[in-house]
Amino acid sequence: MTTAEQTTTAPEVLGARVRALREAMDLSLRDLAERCGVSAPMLSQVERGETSPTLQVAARIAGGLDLRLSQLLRLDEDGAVTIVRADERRTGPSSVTGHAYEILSPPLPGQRAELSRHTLAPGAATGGPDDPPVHEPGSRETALVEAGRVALVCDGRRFELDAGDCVTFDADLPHHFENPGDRDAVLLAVVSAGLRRS
Amino acid sequence: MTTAEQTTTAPEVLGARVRALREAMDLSLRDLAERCGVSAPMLSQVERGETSPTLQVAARIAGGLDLRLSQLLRLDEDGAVTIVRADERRTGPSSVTGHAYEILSPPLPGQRAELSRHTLAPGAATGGPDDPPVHEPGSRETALVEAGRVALVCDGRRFELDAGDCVTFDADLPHHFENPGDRDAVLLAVVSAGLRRS
DNA sequence: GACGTCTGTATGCGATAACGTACAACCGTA
DNA sequence: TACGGTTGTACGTTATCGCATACAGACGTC
Repeated sequence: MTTAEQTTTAPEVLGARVRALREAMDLSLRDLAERCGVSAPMLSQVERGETSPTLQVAARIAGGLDLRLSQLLRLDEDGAVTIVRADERRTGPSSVTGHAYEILSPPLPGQRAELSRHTLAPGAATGGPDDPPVHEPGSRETALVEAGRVALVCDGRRFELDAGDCVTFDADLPHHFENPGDRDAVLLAVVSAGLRRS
Repeated sequence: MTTAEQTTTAPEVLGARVRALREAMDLSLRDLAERCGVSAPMLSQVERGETSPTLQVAARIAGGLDLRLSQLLRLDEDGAVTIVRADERRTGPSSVTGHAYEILSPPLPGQRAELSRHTLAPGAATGGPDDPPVHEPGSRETALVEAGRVALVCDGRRFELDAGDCVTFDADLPHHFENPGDRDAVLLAVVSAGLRRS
């Protein structure tokens, strides 16, 4: 009831982040104001944490920085995510389902990037019982199609990928890969966990 | 440059998402108001898209739904998935030195893992002017030898790697790769950023 | 030194976000 | 038909967001 002290986004941190990004792009307040349609004084106040912008203007500010608002916010939410890797991914094939994979990176605790190679038979898909379709909050996945064709289904949307294509997505959304082709597909996946607090 | 077409975040969609999440958790407006510290009428207005909440209250609403604000917003953004096609890669042309590489992952700030493929001619080494031998503090690097033989020199120590070997090390130590063999070596590298400090 | 131009910030006012209260509609019970 | 108990929403007030304008300081030019 006491409004669980929800580790909410610290809005005052966002200001520093905006300022850093703006200066990294070598933009003045007025330049950014021009780009995003928010007045320069408003930007100044936001950057100094003197006001909490509405989602509207926050989204416009993010847009002026060539970012999605969620991407902008995530930059400062990283530290709050803790890693719990109780059941680490097993190695070895699950040939019954047509999906085999091997974990390439060392199974060290605290590892931030896990590298694995998956082989999908025609018509097969990832996401078996041992391969959960959702990873821990804050994690990202980068996948490179090494051979064949692959379809990524992420949060209900479908993306077709050819050999050589690389895709990055939020791994804490429900997702899986399918092989719509008629030959084996090989997929290299990097799952980067949410950063833990130092 | 591929990446997303920058559509402005539609804040009015967020309301429907909030309502759906709230109802999925079987919470009334007052229940959620209690959880997140936002008044029920305010929640109603947000859900109906009649107002654009400030980041403060938006973050509190997300918290009441057991989400981070970036996660809540991401549900209605297309930015969750970014594809780099095979012909859209950023390449690092250092063919003169016998070291060529291409960055496979999208060039998004806030990206935690950067995936790159390096090709080393016999006798060549990484560490050119565009490829600094030291990454930011706290970063880790995972490298997979795809073809040929490679030697990793990290902090003065030397490690021999054959095709198929995978190594993980602290990328904030001075390091580079060499190709001691007589044929091209191919190296897949994942640099995972360290905790950011601003 | 005076000038034009750039930087970021303080000021005043209109618009609106956010609150507390009060209301209408729906449901199970008596 | 009443009656508490819900539900979500309309009202009126206060706090504040967000704008246009105006300002102080830094830099380079004449």
